[in-house]
Amino acid sequence: MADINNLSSVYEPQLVEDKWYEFWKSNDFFAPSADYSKIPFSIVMPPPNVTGALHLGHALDNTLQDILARFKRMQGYNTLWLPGTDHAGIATQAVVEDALAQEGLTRHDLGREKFLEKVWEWKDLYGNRITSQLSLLGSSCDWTRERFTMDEGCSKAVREVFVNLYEKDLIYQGNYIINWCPRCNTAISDIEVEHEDSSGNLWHIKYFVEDAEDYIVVATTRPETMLGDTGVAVHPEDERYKDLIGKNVILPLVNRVIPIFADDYVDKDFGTGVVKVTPAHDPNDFEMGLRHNLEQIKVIDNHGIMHENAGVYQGLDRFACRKRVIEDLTEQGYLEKIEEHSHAVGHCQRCATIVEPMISKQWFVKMKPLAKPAIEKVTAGEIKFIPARFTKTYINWMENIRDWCISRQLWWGHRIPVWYCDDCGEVIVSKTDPTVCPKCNSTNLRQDEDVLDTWFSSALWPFSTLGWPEATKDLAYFYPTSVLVTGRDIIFFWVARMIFSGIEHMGEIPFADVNIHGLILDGQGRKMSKSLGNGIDPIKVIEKYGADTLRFSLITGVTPGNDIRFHWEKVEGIRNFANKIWNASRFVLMNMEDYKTINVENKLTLVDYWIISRLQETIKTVTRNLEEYDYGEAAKNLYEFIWDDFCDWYIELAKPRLFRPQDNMERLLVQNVLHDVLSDTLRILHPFMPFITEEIYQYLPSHNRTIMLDKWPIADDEKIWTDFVDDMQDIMQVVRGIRNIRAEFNINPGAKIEAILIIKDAAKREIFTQNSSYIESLANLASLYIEDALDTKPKQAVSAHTHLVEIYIPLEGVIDIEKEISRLEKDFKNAENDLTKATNKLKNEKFLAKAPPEVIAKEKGKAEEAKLKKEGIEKRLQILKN
RNA sequence: GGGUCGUUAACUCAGCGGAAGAGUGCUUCCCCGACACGGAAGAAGUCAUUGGUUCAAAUCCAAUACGACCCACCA
Repeated sequence: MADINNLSSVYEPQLVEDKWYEFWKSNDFFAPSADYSKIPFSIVMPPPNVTGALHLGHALDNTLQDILARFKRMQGYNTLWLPGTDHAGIATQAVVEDALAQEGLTRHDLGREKFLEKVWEWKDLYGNRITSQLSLLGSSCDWTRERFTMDEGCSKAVREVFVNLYEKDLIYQGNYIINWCPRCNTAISDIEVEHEDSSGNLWHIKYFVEDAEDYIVVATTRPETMLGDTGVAVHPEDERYKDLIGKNVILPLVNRVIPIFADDYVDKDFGTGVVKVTPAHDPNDFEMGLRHNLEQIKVIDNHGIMHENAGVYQGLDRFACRKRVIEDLTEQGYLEKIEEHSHAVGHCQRCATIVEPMISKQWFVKMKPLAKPAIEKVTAGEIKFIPARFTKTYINWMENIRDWCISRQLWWGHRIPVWYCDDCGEVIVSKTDPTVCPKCNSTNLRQDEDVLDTWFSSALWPFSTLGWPEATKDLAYFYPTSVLVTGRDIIFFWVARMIFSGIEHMGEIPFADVNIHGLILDGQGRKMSKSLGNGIDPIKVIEKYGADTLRFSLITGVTPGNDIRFHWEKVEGIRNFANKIWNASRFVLMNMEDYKTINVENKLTLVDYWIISRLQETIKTVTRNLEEYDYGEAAKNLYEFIWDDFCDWYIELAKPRLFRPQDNMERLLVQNVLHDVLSDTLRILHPFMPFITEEIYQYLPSHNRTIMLDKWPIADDEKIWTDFVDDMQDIMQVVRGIRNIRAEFNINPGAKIEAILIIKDAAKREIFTQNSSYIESLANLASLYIEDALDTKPKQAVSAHTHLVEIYIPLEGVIDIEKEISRLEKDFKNAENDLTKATNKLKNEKFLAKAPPEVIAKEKGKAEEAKLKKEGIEKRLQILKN
């Protein structure tokens, strides 16, 4: 360690952060010890995308987890924070495909096996970037237990779960309507579709009734799907169309004869009240089709191109086809009118391509039976969402859940563990790869081509990472995990699925608390996105300002669950705070050369009692806030205690006592208080700012191996001396009063002046007398006189008044009496206002009857204080006016 | 259509039943033996609107307005 006196007066995080991370990691401080007699505390990290880069969302998410992990570790819990990464099926495959496209290749040119080799190469190359970035943040996760959703253990867990669910009839395969992304070329689940309102048209098309002159008009937003219409629906009670039910219409352009039928689904008041029904390309039409036995005609293929069933339109892109269909309808006189209409259009979450609903053979998880216990555990309070309002979000979604489409037509992911026998058609679902058909002994087996939704494996994360399906020690000890920390954007994708998976496969909830945080937005409140180019790279922030500053900036002044706007100004403010901590610590350490530990009891003075009390209160609040996951409030309390109380008041008061002590004991005493307060402060600050606190900690005369394994301070109520705190506040008020006069009368800050305090209350006068040296130094006084009364009150003086004290500053030369009078009159008015407010309350009988006694007592105190202050000013005004 | 969040000083946000707060910015003064990434003092707010509950409302309730987000199968 460098000599404390040579340290820079500006804190330079770049010089210390890497050093300490390496120190912690190489000493295995992050890895929980084998001491299983201790109480466990465990968190699994939401696994970031393996090929991704750290963004501010990750920075926030992991800062919160690290705060909890470090806090609990210091409290003595056997703490495991388990890190890992996600294979992120579509996202990763897309990145590698993009890279291939640079060489003019597609994945099909390489073939499945070669392509997967490429993805693994990619993973090995870039897979560590995110984890090394997490290290830069200071994340105290146990890298020795790091996992990956496609590692051997997790893959085993996936198969186990798939087979279990299949055997319980909770996984099935079938032809249903699903969301299809024509660009990604795969099915996606309902929640991977993002609906966005877009202005479109509602086209009104005439469908002529068979064998009649009559026609009915259907309204549609997607005219190209009419090519697949196999019916027309009206509401059963719609008088307009009642007579037509059971008749047929002739589908324009196609000339197919299709039935008119009645269905409750139809809304009489929307459009024309007539719905064209395309069972193969619309989820509602699909349902109606089933109810009325309609034919399903697929007219759009997997690439979004019109299918051969589309007749002359075959080969056209679906949107080009829309144009052509409109043109043809217009030409042939079928188009009645075009209305403007805004409606929600589904886009692929990954690539923003407009999703096409279509019938497809896919694998599904039956959700209702799984959702039921998952709802119950939450409503029963076994799993708690913090903030609580997210409970509702979760329950609403779970109650309206639909089956989960889990198969994806991708190559990167967990291959579905299903084999088909080409000889007898047997379907084999197996945990291990089969070699022969159990039914016909054929070896002509073919594995299902598809992979599983990436969230299928993430859903198992809290137990697959601890060794399941093996009965490992870690699993027995750390499961259920203590808390899950994650963003509100993945409650459905991830949290909900972990909950039902944990209950179903472990028979136990995966975590007791779910701590949801908001999203990081840019300065204007917009989501950060690549297309807007408004993203902030957290690594850049760390390089410039340090990880501690980034961490603290992300959490301070933030309400739980609310979104957070990122502002550089705030980062700079926190950088200044870090610098403040650095310099205050430097001050303490620079005055430690002759320090030795003494027993400070019975030697403390008012200011010592005060700062120790404030420290206890801060420890208490910060501890409670952390237990309640209120990071913002905890950070705010730390900031205020350190900057306002410790730096601005205590250190200032410590200076004369250190430099010009009455005796050697005084210096020793102050050194001890400074040391102890700093030491505790560093420890309660450590979870928030791990690096700077470790750096300073190591300079403390008394320190252990590392701050991160030192003890979390426990607040001592007996060290909260409220009387001393009150007295100190009285003194601070007087100091502020004198300073205010100095500033208002432009007294040179360097000039030492004289002040007179009139204090009637004998006990208070005694306290002020005992502590007069503090007032002298803080207000920079040459002399201070404390009296019970003043016989001849000087006219050539300015005054200020608190409820206890009249302050007089005699001024040489002439003071502007008029100005002084108006200054005092303003104060007088304020005191009078306070007094009337309080007395009015006290005159109110209902208030006296119903308000709690302590509130009434407080109000009486306020009235008394205001009265004394008012009287003081009044008397002074009389003198000035005569 | 349903739901959630927000509306407090010029800006960014805390506070969420008992005397309006912070940071930034602004004004004035100050390099005083930790820090000018600093210190001292100061100006600055009908706490969106309207009703209600209460002795007491920025804080609870209800409506409204304006933002933002989420869910949803009105073609």
